[in-house]
Amino acid sequence: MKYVARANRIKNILSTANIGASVKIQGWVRSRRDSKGGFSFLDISDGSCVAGIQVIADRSLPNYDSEVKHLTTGCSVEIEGNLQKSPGTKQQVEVLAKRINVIGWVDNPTAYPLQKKRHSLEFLREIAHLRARTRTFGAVSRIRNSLSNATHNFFQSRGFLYIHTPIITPSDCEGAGELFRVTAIELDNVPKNSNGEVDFRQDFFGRPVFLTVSGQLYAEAYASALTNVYTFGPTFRADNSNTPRHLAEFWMVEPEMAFCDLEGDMDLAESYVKHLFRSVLEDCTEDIEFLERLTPETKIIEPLTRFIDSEFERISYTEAVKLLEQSHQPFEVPVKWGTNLQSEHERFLCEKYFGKPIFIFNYPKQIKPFYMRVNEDNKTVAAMDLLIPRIGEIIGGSQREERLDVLQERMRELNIDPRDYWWYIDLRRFGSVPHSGFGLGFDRVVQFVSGMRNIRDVIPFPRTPNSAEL
RNA sequence: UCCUCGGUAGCUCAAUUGGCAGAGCACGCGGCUGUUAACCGUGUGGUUGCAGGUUCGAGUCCUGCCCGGGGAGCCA
Repeated sequence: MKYVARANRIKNILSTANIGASVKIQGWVRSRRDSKGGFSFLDISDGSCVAGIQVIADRSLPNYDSEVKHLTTGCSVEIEGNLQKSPGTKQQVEVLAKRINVIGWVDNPTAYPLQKKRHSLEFLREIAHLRARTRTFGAVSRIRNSLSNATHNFFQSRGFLYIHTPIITPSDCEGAGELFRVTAIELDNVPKNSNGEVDFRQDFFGRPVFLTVSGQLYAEAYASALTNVYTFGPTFRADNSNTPRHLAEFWMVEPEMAFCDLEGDMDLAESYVKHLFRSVLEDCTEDIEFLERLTPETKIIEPLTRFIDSEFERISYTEAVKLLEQSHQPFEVPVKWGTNLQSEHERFLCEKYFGKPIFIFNYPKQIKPFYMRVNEDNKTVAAMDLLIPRIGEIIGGSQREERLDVLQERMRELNIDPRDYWWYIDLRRFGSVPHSGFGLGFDRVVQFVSGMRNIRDVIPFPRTPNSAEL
C-alpha cells in the first residue's frame, strides 16, 4: 500500500460537505458506539479541526465482527465510503463506510491512557506524547501554528528580515536570567588549571559558552546594517521559576529596528500584537470557540475583539506609581518609586483600572540593564513593558543606548567588563544610530489566545525546573 | 527558592471521631432498531506517593523525603 501526504483531510471534507461524494479518511478512532441496530458509529479525527467525522460501519462490512467491533479509542484506520446527510443532530454529514482498514491497533486498550471522557490537564501533561490527540491540544496546536504564521506575515509584510541568531553564545545578555551552560567536557573527568578551576580552554569552544537567553545583542548588530530585522527562536533560562507563566525553554520573537525610538517601538509592538489577535480570531475561530466553551469562566473572544478595536494604554512608570499610590488599594507590598512593580500592582492597573493592554515605560534606571537608553532626566531609561490582562507581561523592550560614552559609563556603573562586549561597543563607534526593539513571549501570547491557564499546556513538550521527562 | 493546598483502582473522585477501601468512567463479556459524555446488566481492576513513627487498629494522627496545583519572587 502506498501512502502520500494528503491534502483532503477531515476539515475539508466537513466544510465542503459534498453529499454523495466518495471520500477517503485516515485518522484515529476517538470513540466507537454500537447501535441497537447492529452497526457502529465511529468518531474519527485527523487533527485538522476540532470536530471528528462520524463514520457509519454497517455489519455487512466483511470485517465488522472480526475487527470493527473491537476498535477502541486510539486505533488508527483508513476508511473509504460515501458522504451522506446525517440524520443525527450533532453533525451535518457522515461517512457511510464501504471499506474500513485497521492500520494500527491499540494492543492493550486498558493501557491506553486517553479515554472518551475529559481528562485533567495535569494528567495529560504526563503523557505529552499522546495529548495532541485530544481536542484541546489539537486546538492549542493549531492556534500556536496560526500565531507563528501571523508573526512571519506581519514582519515580512513590513520588510523586516528574519535572522537566525545563535543558540550557543558566550554572551550572558546581562540581566536576562540564569544561564544553561553548554559543554563537551566529560563531567567525570573535568580538566583543571593550576588554580584548581575548570579549564575551559580545553572545552569544545576553548571558552565558556551558554544557551542563549536572548538574541537581542546580535539582532542589534544586524539592525545596524539591514535596518529592520527580527528573530523567532527558542530561548533558555535556568531560573528556578515555578509558575504557570514560566518555561525554562520558551519561544521569543525579537524585532530590532534602526532609526526607531521608544515611541516607535511601542507603535510597532501594538500593531504586531493586534495583528496576531486579528488573524488568529479569523484563522482559528472554531478552535477558540471550542476552548472558550471548555472554560466558560475565561472569556477569550470578547476581550480579543475589544483589544483589537481600542488603543492600548500608555503610561510612564512614574505616573503608574502615582496612580497606585492614589488608588488606596490594600496591596501586600506598598508601592515605591525605584523598585519593581509587584504583580498585584500590575494586575490592578491592567485588569481593574484600565481593563486593557497597557504599556508602562520609562523605568528607573537602577532596575534595568546597561543597554537601555538613559533619558534626559538621568533617572529613568527608555524601557517599556506591555502587560495584558490574565497573563501579565508579554513584551519587554527598550530604546537601546546608542551613545558610546553613555554606554561605557553605564557599564562602569554596573561593573560590566567592556572587554566581554567589545563588538557590541564597536556598533556605537562605527555609524551608531538610535534603535529600539523588544522581546515578545510567544508562549504567553498562545496562553492568552487559547485561554489555557498554564503555559506548560501551550508548548508541546514543556521544560520546567525538575521536569523534562519526555 | 519561599508560602499554601493536595497525592486513594488506568482516569475523575468518595471514605463521618482512628474501626471491613468504595463509586462513576475506562476495559472484558452479554443485551439493546440511529448513537454522539450512548444506554441496561455483569465482571476484572488497590503496596491509599515513598520511608519511618504513634496505636489493639492508620487512607485518616506525627516526622522526613518525592511529586503535582495555586500564590510570591525572577522574567518573556
